[in-house]
Amino acid sequence: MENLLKRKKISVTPFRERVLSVFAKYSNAIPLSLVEKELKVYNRITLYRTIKLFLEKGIIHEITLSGEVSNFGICSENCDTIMHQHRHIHFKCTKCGIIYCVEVDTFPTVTLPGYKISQLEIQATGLCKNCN
Amino acid sequence: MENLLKRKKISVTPFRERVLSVFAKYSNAIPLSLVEKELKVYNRITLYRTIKLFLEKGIIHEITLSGEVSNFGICSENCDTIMHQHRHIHFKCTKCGIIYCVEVDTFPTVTLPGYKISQLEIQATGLCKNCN
DNA sequence: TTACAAATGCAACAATGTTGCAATAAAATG
DNA sequence: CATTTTATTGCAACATTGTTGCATTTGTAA
Ligand SMILES: [Zn+2]
Ligand SMILES: [Zn+2]
Ligand SMILES: [Zn+2]
Ligand SMILES: [Zn+2]
Repeated sequence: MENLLKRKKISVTPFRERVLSVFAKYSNAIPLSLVEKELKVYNRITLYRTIKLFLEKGIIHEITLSGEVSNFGICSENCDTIMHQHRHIHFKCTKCGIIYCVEVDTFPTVTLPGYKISQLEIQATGLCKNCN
Repeated sequence: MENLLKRKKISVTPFRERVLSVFAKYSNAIPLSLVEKELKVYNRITLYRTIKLFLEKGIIHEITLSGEVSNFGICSENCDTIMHQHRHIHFKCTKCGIIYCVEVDTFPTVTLPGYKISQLEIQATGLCKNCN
């Protein structure tokens, strides 16, 4: 926790640790509203700035699904400021609503004639393990 | 244009036709800000309601890329209220910023053990035909 | 052409996100 | 570990984005 902040070379503050522990509590991606609910007492502006910083530093990543509010999930070890290295697919369960970051061994490859693809983002919807 | 609105069984109004013609002008997906810029004179609230309606009726679809505002593109023929049938990939060029809806013959398939995938959304970033 | 249903525009509001600045807390230094 | 330096926090004020009720206007169908 504190370790992670130090590793990313940013100041360790009580507030940041509290936000981090919320993300740690949920293994899945969660919306800002849930972070706020878990924090109970917090400053809205500081939270915005914290989320922004965490995104920049590669501590969390944003998941955007059409027609939904953004969700945020903890990044894997090797993400950094420049490039997020995720070999996972974002899966939203249509029944329970949970958004999973599902790690995959073989990430699909796509070729588009004329286009040079440098990064792929894949979102899936359907039924999760629990709801299937 | 007017035909499309009738086909979707919604009232044909000058405003809706103007919005439609903006989407028709650009073959790619565009953000709301560009629609507003093209319309020049418009009512903000009516535009929101129009976009919402077009989304519901399967006239346009929303493209959400992490850390960016939503973009909207015209749907292919067989989209409807219930399900959007897109066999295309959303490609954002990192140089010119254009977001393309690229139709593909063979859409990738993904299997996640335990999960039942009903729909896939694929976003790619890289260099487009013009910028490559 | 009339009657009905739907779309529009206004006002007012709600939610979300941003900025400058002073107070405060964390980190670095010796 | 006390002091200096640097970064974070919280407040106020503002900007942007999205929503709702309601009266007026417009489109549709008979
Ligand atoms: Zn589920
Ligand atoms: Zn993820
Ligand atoms: Zn390009
Ligand atoms: Zn598209």
